[in-house]
Amino acid sequence: MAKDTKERILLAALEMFSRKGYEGTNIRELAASLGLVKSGIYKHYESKEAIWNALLDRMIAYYGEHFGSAEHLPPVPDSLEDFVSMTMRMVNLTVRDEQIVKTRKVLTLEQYRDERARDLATKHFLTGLAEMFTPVLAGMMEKGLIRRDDPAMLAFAYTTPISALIHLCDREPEKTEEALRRIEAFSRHFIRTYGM
Amino acid sequence: MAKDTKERILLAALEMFSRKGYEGTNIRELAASLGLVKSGIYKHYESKEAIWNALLDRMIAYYGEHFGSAEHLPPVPDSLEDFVSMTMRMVNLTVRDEQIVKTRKVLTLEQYRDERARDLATKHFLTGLAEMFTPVLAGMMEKGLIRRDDPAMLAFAYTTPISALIHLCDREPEKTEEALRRIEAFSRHFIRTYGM
DNA sequence: TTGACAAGTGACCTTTCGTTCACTATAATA
DNA sequence: TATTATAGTGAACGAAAGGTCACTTGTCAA
Repeated sequence: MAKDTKERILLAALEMFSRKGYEGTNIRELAASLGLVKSGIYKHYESKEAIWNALLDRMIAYYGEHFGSAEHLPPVPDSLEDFVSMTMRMVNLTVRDEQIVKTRKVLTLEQYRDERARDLATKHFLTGLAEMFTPVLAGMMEKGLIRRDDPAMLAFAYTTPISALIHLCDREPEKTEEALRRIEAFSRHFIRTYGM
Repeated sequence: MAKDTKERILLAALEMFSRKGYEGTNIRELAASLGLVKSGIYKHYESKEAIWNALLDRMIAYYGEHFGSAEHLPPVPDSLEDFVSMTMRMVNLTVRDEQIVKTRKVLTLEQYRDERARDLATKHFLTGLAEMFTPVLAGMMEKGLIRRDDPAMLAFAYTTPISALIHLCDREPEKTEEALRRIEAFSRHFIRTYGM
């Protein structure tokens, strides 16, 4: 009936994989969550692995569109206070957006099993954020907002603590508010340390 | 024959769970890796879940003995250079010790499924290292090695980037050397920033 | 020497898994 | 209207999963 069943399967797979992992997910339950019977799935994907690959394709493409491209770089803030609020806006988005949360969880669970997941995990958890902030911090040095230093090192030192607290939100969602407060406190500590 | 089979099962389970996850591990293969047939396992553990619980008990106890207790706090270093080398010793140990690597991987894979794994994961990945370094940094402030600041915040800012690179080693072991270099570079950057 | 017990085997059980297939209902197309 | 492609059903499949059990073997204490 619905033309978008193929799409809905991908959504449901993201949901289920993120909670139970690939191995822990079974097709019966996945189909049932869509009001289908399991054989119906195979009209849209030839196997469980095909669903996984399609989902990964999707996640990789999404990452490239939204985080990998130069046009999505955040602007260089005009003040240290702007820098904090820009950080908090980004963090809020990444912690509240269910799709993004589930994507991180899936990558966490499958990073040792699937090579592409492994590579994307490194981008999501380590290099991505840092590469995003490197030019921002370089720009802030230009503007005289923070002291001159290695921008890549500063971006690494800035983003990895934030990333650790984002992981905490994924793991223990009830601590989200606390984690966000800690991120803001850390961000302020950072600009106290490096700001001029 | 061997009296320590129960122990060896736990070791093999850690190995297999860390590669394939709990759901992805099957008892036949686990037994085979020990030169047993699967029914032999059930002479020592009543179920797969019992193995999991015993392993988790072990990991929790090990963590409490080696990281949780006050007596295992690292000493306050006498110089900034000592601080760097102490850090590198600890990191090297935690990255090369196969048991510890596998423990982190298991916790990564099972943190969303098992509540106790979740709690231990937060300790391993976030609070543990920071709590270990808080008194060290406080002591360094006392000694006048680094500037006075919130020691807990500094410990957080110091340990989470290191933790992120340790995760990179777990995920992509071929990048271990690079990660260790980056940890040392970060450590030196840290003491340049806060040292006096 | 014998008896008891712990350790290990191999056959078997039930359940669940991913997958296939013949079939039906529906809706668009020729 | 007749045809055809699409989406979905339900029964069935073989493989693999976790687990049980009667049985054998080896060890050691009485």
